[in-house]
Amino acid sequence: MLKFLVSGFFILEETASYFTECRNFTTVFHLLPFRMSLLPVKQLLASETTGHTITVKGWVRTKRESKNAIFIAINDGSTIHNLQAVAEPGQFSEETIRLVTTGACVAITGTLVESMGSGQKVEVKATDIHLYGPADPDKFPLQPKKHSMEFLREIAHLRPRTNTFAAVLRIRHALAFAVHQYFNDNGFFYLHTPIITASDAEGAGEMFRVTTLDLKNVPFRSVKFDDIADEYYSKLLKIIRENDLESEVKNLDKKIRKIDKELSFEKIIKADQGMLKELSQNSSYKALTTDFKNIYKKIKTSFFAIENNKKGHSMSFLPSDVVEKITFVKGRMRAYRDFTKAESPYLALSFYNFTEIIKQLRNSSDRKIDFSQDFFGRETNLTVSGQLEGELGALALSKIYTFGPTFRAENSNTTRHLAEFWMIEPEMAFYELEDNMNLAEDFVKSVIGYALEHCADDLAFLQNRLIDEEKAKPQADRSPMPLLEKLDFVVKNDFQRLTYTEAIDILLQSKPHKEKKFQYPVGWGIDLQSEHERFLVEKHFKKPVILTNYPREIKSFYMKQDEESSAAPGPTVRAMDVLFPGIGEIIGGSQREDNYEKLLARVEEVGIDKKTIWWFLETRQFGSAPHSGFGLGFERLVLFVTGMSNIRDVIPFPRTPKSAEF
RNA sequence: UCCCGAAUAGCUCAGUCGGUUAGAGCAUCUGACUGUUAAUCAGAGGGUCGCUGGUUCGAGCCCAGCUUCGGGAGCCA
Repeated sequence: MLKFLVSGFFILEETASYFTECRNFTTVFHLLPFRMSLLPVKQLLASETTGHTITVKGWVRTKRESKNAIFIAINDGSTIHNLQAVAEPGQFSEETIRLVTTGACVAITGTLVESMGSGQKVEVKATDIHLYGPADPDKFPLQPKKHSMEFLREIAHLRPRTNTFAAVLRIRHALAFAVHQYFNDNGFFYLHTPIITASDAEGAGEMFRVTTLDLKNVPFRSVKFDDIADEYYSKLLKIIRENDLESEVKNLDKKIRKIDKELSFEKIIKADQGMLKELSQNSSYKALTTDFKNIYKKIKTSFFAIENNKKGHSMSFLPSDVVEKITFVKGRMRAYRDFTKAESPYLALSFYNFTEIIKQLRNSSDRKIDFSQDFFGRETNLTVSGQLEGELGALALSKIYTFGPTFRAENSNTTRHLAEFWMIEPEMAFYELEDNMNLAEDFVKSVIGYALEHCADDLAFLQNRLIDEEKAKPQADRSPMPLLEKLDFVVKNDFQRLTYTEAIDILLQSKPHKEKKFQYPVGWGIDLQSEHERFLVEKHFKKPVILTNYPREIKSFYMKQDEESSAAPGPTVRAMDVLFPGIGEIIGGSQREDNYEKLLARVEEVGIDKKTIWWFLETRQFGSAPHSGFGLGFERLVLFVTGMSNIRDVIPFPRTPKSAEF
């Protein structure tokens, strides 16, 4: 480790001897390859010799004045501990001492001496105080006391100066470093996948649009009406067919054509209120309207029937092409209604004269933005995942990982979600699901172990903070283990591995299920709700759990399809989710589908336009290989290691809906 | 986005049944004391009770809407 760090540097003679002197320090980040007289607090506190002159620079945490001495606690963020500077009353001007207040930035020069008081080994006997920047005590919001996390979030520009946040940020750094070290040591290459991407094929979530178009003057594309009409019309026809409404619609169509001869479409569209009234009294139109309403109702009912049948609150269990159709038609219905301000008879016409409707909509709500004039000449977004590109890397370099920012424009308001977060995504050729699990487990244990080894002081501080905080809570809500013990437990014990099917069996036989304590139903084919995951992890196994082989229908298109077997009641894929106590899903991954035909079939099944991911599909046509990978939410890892309870407090400047102040 | 809850001094929070001048601890300032550890003790200053409207003789308290925040759910990492 030491060797590794230093090997890349040219070491001067004096630095080298200095290096030897500092060998016994627990971390080496303060060892600089150049001469620097300024030493960080961390290093000063660890000094084994005293009596020499030093300068300490940092921010004042507290100042305590007494008759014979003035004590100034200084922190520079290099460690959780403060260095105490001591001055004699009268030694410095009253003005200087007055301005040394909590939050002020100072440079204090003096002799490093053994402390006369208890509580610290060494302290600085000040001979000079230089004030870099005062902090008006009437206005400086941080006080030497506990602040609520909510308050500190409002002053995110100052909160790194608190013990808690500085500790979290140092641990965050250590974990980030450990991530790179782990992969580097294990032969992985760090691949930079794009942050701006045109691909939304994965459908991982809502995306942030990237554009240089002038929002006040967005260019619109001259629409090829026939193309769009054909597209919409064919989709609509599909729905009608699938719901056995063909004959009824044909009938309606005939009627509309007949009436259309009497009244032109243009006339209807341009109709004013009086005209509308007249029309609605027209007997043929009344009949038409009734017919239309019936069909409309049937279509609507069949959509809602499908929707209401679902067990969760999303349509995710449905094949995505069906979801798309439902959304599409519902959207159309709404648009026409808004457009015409009435459900009939214009709505009826929408079934018949689709092209005309499109024409009208072009000038209202349905214009297409001309992205060919945008910076990249196409629609682009911020990445929601580097996985697809990561696979391309793995199918050349064998083992790669990405570690970078990821963006989701989801309206998520929870303690586990951010709009901007950092994700680690390794991708390995020739790894099957089992290897993938082994890597995930070893990786997580390794980086947690690194933090335990290198952040002992910070972790101990956070542990005490947690214990303090939990004193106010009832016994049942307290953590079963202190922080350090919990981390140690995770590092030393195997994760529990089981299949989705086995998990469902356990849940079906569980006490809460039998006593109907679960809010959501349990059953094969239904996605697990967080209450179910929490039961498995926190109550049943009491350790991290890896769930595998989920039903195909609730997972992504790119996952490797399992051979049919009697082990599960339906088709499954080689997915794996790692669940952690307190934070839920920390890792989601899978073996990837490497069979071209199977992947293509799945792409078409879920309704992805294969033209948009032709490059992804080609990797399965040329030298396809079994491969696997996973995604790990870095902030969730930091959350777990620090024991913090809100993800907004483990990233310096959190990005969440309605919040991007700093 | 949905459900629940909250908003009172710089910070954390009390505020009874709707009733006279809205309180405490910490922080700040002043003084005392002290090799102090988030020091201690005494005193002082500090308030548009989130915003808008309503009910009432009278609203911090009741009602409606809005805003922001917190917890839970969904989406996921």
